[in-house]
Amino acid sequence: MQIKLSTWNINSVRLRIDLVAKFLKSVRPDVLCLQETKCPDDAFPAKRFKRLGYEHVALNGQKGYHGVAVVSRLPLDAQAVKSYCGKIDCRHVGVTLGEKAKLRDPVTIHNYYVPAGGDEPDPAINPKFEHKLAFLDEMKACANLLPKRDERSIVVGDLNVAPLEHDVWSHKQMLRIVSHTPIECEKLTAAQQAGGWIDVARTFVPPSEKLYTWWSYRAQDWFTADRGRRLDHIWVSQALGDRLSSIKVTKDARGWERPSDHVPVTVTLEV
DNA sequence: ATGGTCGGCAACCGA
Repeated sequence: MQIKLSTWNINSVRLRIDLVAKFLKSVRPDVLCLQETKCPDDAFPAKRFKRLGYEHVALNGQKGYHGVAVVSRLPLDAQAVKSYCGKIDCRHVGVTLGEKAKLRDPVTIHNYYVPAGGDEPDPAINPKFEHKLAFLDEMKACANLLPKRDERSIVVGDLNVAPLEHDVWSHKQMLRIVSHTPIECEKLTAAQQAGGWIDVARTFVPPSEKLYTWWSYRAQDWFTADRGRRLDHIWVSQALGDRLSSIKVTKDARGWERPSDHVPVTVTLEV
């Protein structure tokens, strides 16, 4: 059985629900993981998703800031949320596809929204950057991100770090810019390596090639300047490493009317 | 080198 899984930082799910619908109608993922929903759970547009065929939802939202959600065409066997750094911020929700989705062996999906970290890349003077580093350290030690042998799991989300040289438009000019500083890249890579995670996009697009999922709102012409970053990631555990079919970055979505600054990333895999 | 734009929600905070 093949499943398609997408991740997208939507930057307000209520404002951009029509763009989400447009994406779902064209790509038809089985599961969509959203970040920055900026929406309390009781205000989540679940009815609209249901009409689009996504009847099953797992929510961890809050008013105004952050917030993550999973919407699925397949029924969910389980869902759970975890908080990080002792904060109430809604930055994780996990779901399991199993018997109800007619999977012989279950697959767990963790959807993350890592703190952006503010502007100043010094934890001593910028509490937001300190929070980001602590969050990455906590991810590395978290059982969610330490799959056991043969365990089938997937991590997706806006991880707010572009870890490789060609994950940014200019490695040299980005070294002191939050999202590409060495300490963040090391911490994200450490979390990835601790769990033996496979960076799906980089198995299809070689590390020597530029690949972005985010373009700033502040650029006068995002497309021509093309000063992007790869902030949105899909990792799979070793047990799923030989089951990957394709990856797709829906770059078009950055040019849609009133876009998010992030675009969807989709993996297709055999489960 | 600097400032540039969004969204939530009603003055700024977070990105």
